[in-house]
Amino acid sequence: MMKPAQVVKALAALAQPTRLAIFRLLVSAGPEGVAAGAIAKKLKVSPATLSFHFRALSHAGLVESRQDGRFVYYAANFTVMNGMVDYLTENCCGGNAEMCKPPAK
Amino acid sequence: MMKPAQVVKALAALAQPTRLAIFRLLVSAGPEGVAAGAIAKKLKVSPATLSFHFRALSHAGLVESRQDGRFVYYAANFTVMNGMVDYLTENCCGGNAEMCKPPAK
DNA sequence: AAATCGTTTTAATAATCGTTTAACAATGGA
DNA sequence: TCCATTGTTAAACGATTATTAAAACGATTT
Repeated sequence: MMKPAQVVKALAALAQPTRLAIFRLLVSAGPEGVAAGAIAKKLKVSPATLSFHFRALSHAGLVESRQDGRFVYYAANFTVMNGMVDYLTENCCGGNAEMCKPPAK
Repeated sequence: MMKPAQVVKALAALAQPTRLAIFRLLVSAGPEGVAAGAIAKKLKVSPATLSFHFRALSHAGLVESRQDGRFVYYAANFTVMNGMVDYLTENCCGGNAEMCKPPAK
């Protein structure tokens, strides 16, 4: 279970258009991650700005990086992402989650 | 589907300890909602401060209120909550969500 | 009318946040 | 070794923003 402060940090990190876009990109990319340059290109963000935002996301525990040759791959931390979501929806409707979840698709 | 700006707004609203606590309380309470006073008491927040935070949450679409006599009941907006979560996890791992979701409990 | 419940407005305080430019570091290939 | 590539770091600039409390107000119930 995540601590409140950690969740607040993660939420704050995501409450910014560029960082939210970065994170979504990483979420859809999966555990393999994406090279920083590819993200910069796709989102049209300067490398410096991107680094700045990566730092914020890393600090919040939402992403992890790994160096591979000249490239730095960033990947979403799914454990933290799920932890955050769980924290928000914990004990939803007093346990009767059916009430608040949309009908299973 | 929610718009990015709306999601950013919701995330920002939740990125504050008191508001996060309020929202969790409402989520666990379900659609019936909780009276403002009861929340103030439980979270030990002054009425004025609570109103301030409610306003932020309302503005972000995360909560709704209804007046019942002297009481104002606040309830979480589950549609927006789920929309936000879906936005974050959309196309998770390129569609193979098994990779990033914890084993079903 | 009095008591209760909550909102709004105002004011004071404190804290950043995001971007760009330029310099720097590390890697890998010619 | 030298150079191109890939990112990070640091500094500086500009623009706001968030949080809380106090006081006055509105509305409702008894």
